[in-house]
Amino acid sequence: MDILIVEDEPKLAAFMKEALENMEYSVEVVYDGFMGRKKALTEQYQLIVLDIVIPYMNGLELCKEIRTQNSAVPILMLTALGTTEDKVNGLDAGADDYLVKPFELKEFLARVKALTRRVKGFTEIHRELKVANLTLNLDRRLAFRNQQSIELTSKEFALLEFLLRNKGRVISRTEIAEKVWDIDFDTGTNVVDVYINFLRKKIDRDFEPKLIHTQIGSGYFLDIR
Amino acid sequence: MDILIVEDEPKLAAFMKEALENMEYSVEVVYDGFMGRKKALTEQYQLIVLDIVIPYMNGLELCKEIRTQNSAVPILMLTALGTTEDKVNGLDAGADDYLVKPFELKEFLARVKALTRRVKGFTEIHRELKVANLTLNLDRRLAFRNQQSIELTSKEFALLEFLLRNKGRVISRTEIAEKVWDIDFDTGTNVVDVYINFLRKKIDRDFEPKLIHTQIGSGYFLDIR
DNA sequence: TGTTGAATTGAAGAATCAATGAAAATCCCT
DNA sequence: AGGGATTTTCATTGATTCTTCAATTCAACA
Repeated sequence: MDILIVEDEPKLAAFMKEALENMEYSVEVVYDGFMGRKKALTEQYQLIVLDIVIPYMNGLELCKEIRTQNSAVPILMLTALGTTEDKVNGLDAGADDYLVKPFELKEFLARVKALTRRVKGFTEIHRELKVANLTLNLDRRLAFRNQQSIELTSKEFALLEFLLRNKGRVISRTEIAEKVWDIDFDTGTNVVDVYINFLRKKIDRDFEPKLIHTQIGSGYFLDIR
Repeated sequence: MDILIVEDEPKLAAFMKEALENMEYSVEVVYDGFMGRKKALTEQYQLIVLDIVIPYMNGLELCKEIRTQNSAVPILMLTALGTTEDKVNGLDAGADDYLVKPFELKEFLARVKALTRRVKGFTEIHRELKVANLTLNLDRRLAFRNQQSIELTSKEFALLEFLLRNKGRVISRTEIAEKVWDIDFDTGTNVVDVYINFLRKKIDRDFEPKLIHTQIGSGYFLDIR
C-alpha cells in the first residue's frame, strides 16, 4: 500500500509518515506542488494526502488536475481552514475526504484506513489488472512495474490487457491475432511475435520476475511461472 | 449467473431485473430485509444488489451479517444518500461497490458486469485431465506428477492428451498416428514409438505407478493398470 | 535356448519455430 | 502536407523440436 503525502511542514509530514509506516503502509513525502504533481501523475498510489496550502501551487488545483487525468486514486485533503465552504471546495475539486488541521492522529489514521479499504474493496478491482509486481491501469493506459510507470502504445496496451485477462493460460498466436488484431484467418503475419517482443522490452527486460513466457509450438502466456 | 436484488421500490426493482435478464443473468427480487436475509444466507448467488433503506432492517446491517456468515459474495450497495461518509459506511460494512440513486442504467450494468466478472475469474474451472497422481493442465500445457511440474513439447503434449482422453483403452499405433500426427496411411514411420519413449522418460521413468503400458502386437494404453 | 518379430533407444540431420533488427507503410496530429 | 509516433512486414539468425534410421534389447514361442 503506497501513500503519497504532499505537505510542506516537515514536522507534520514526518509525523504522519512515521504513524503510517507503523501501520505497514509505505509512504513517500514531497514538500511542494511541482514534485507533488510529478509524483501523483506518473506513479501509482493507493492514497494521496494533500495539503491545500503548498509552495508553487494550490492543493485544490492539483487535486482537480489529478482528477482530469482520470485517476481514481482516493485523495485526503488537509488544511488549516475549517469552514463549510472550504470543505465543499475540496470535495468539489475531487477529494474523497477532508481533514482540518490540527487533527488527532487517531482520526487521521481512521480516515486513511477507510479510504484505503475502499481502494482495496473495489477501485483496484474495477480499474486495474495485476500480476506479481505488474499492474495495468485501465484508465490511464499505463503499466507499472513496482511503482515505476511504463507508457504503452494502444496495441501494446491491448495485447497486455488480453494477456492479463488470460493470465496463466497459454494462448495461441491465432487466438491473440483474432482477439487483439481482429485477424480472422491466417495471413502469415508475425505482428504478434513482434509485439510480444515490444512488450518484453518494456515490462520484462529490466525487471524481475519475468512474466511473459513462450510456449514453443503453442503460443505465449503471462504469469509468475 | 444468479443475482439477488433486495429493493423495496417495485418499479426500480422491476427495471433492474429486466435489464439484467436481458443480459442473460437470472434474477430474484425480494422487497424487505427479512426475505433478503433469508435468501442471502441460505441460497447461493453470484452477486447481491442491496438497498440500504429497506423495510424491517437496515441494508448496512444485513451486509455486515452476510459478511460475518463468511460469505464472499460480491455486494453492490444502493442508496439515495451520497456523501463520502455514507460511502465509507457502506464499504466498511463489507460492500464491494456503491451506487448512488438515481443512477444511470448504463453505469449500473457496468458495475454489475465488473463485479460478476471478478467472481467468474475466481470460479472459472481450470481445465485438466487426471489419472492417478498424473495431472495434465490444459491451460498451462503442463503435466504434473504429484506436485512436480513437467514441461512438454507440443507433440508430447498432444500425445499425452490423447492417451488421457482414451485412458484404459488400448490404442493402435495406426490410430495414434492418425489422430495425433494426421498420418492417414502407413508410411513405415516409428514416430509414435519414439514419442511414447519420450513421454515415458518424462512422466514414468522417475515416478510410480507406471502409467504408459505396451500391449505387444496391438499398441499402447495409459492407466493405473 | 535359439529364433524371430516387436519394441526400445541413441544419435543425427531435417524441419520448424521464435527472436530480433531494420525498414517500409500507415496513422495521427498539427 | 509534414513529421513523429506507431504499426506492420520482411529477412536473418539461432534454437528447439521433429523425424528418420539403425542398433540394441526384449518377449514369445518352438
